[in-house]
Amino acid sequence: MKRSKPKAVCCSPLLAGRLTSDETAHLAAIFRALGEPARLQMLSLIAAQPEQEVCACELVEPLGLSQPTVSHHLKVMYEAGLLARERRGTWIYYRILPEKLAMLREALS
Amino acid sequence: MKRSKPKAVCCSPLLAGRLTSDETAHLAAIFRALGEPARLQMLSLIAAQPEQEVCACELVEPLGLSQPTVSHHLKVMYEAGLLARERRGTWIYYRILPEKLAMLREALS
DNA sequence: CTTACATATTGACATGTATCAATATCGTTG
DNA sequence: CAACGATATTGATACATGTCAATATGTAAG
Repeated sequence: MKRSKPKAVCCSPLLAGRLTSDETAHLAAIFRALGEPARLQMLSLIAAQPEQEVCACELVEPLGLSQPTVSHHLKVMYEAGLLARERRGTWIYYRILPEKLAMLREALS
Repeated sequence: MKRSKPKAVCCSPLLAGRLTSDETAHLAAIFRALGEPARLQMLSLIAAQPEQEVCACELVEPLGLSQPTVSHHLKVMYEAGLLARERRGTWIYYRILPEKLAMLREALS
């Protein structure tokens, strides 16, 4: 039972020629995760923290969204590879993965 | 009758602190335009042309989509400011606006 | 084990959108 | 003006998704 592929797709620069179907699917999924104002708010809010991370509970009030909705958005970004999560006791902390943003900048060149 | 605003929103780096509501709405609209495999295919296809542009008709066959669907995707990217359009006779040529991509790279920093 | 709190999941609903066939619009050419 | 080809718009349909209330799960503390 082999894994389908080591998931090395992604990131040829968009302007450097035609992308494969895998590349466009992968890139589009990430851009779609960024295509929501609430999620961009979350990212900028995380980046604004001195520790560069927030626990999920700290996002509910400033965003004015319900806890399930916040949880949903965090999941979307986590699955897109934009966020890392770490459990510390009862709380779960999220932080931005700067490598992923760098990868996107690369793809947009 | 004043215009609502000169549309100077956008582009503070995402990681530099909290974004305004206008900024996230504007940025999200652009990312949403990129969040579709077919549209990324179009961009890479345009970039692959020696002239850095295509007429709309040239996209239908390689993408395997209907003409109305291609027209729809082009409109989405045009309205997001990613593409420029120029009519030459019967044909309409689209090209990528590299400034917009540069702006996005900036926003992702 | 039970209570309390943080987070995730489920279900329901409304809205958005990708797609195509059919049709309309627009330029060019006769 | 009429005919033709390229592009855009409309209408219909299927599917995706943002949102919340209700509920489940998970962890720490008594």
